[in-house]
Amino acid sequence: MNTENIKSQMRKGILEYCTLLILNKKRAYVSDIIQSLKESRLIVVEGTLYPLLTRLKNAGLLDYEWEESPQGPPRKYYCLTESGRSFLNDLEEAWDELNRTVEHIREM
Amino acid sequence: MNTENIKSQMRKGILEYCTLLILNKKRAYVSDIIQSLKESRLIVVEGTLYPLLTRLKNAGLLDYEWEESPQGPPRKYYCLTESGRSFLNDLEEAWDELNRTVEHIREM
DNA sequence: ACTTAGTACCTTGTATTGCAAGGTATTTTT
DNA sequence: AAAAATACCTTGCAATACAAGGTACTAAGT
Repeated sequence: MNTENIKSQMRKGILEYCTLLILNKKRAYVSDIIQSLKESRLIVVEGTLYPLLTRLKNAGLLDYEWEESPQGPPRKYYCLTESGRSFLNDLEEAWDELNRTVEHIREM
Repeated sequence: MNTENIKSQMRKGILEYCTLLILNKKRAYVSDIIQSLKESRLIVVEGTLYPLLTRLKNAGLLDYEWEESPQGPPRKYYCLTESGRSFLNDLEEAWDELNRTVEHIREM
């Protein structure tokens, strides 16, 4: 049991939240998203993100459009649906609540 | 896909952290821990906590002592080892880092 | 025309782990 | 003795991050 393992565990819970946050700012395709997460020091690989995006799409929280790339194969640009924006609000709520929980336990 | 599901996902990552935080304050047995978590609005059931404590024990982060109960069967009181305290520091670090990550993405 | 490199998409198999449900054992109360 | 209360623990399931590997399209070099 090492620290990396636990950090990974912690990341799990917020990956969907962060992905939706990014897509709420502007539409993006997988490499964009990974890049944005990386800039915030949240390291994620493709194999994680593709199934995640598919899940969110199937849940009606995301939509996508194909678009030609200046170089290479076409890209799949994802964006939030109305339902996705509403869901994101719930997640904001949940995250803040979780923060209060940790604060509370720390100060107990 | 409902909000409860996601909240549960978010909780996953911090449950070990919160458990160690509680045991860092004072030794406790399962019911104590569940009670403390509950007061901070982190709902956890026995079936989650027993395996978790066993994992942490096997990793050398926790130790326990049996103690007679004033009522009912004896209790297993857990406490942090030296290694556990050091690990908890790492987790504090990881949690704060994660918070900065979310902050960063929110403000992007 | 063919090969290579780069970019993009996606899937499969594994490991972890929270939870529902159910089981066992001890003590106290009826 | 039986029932209730309190503790402990395990089994089976579902969700999901990640490693690894696969497919397909475009552009550039030969």
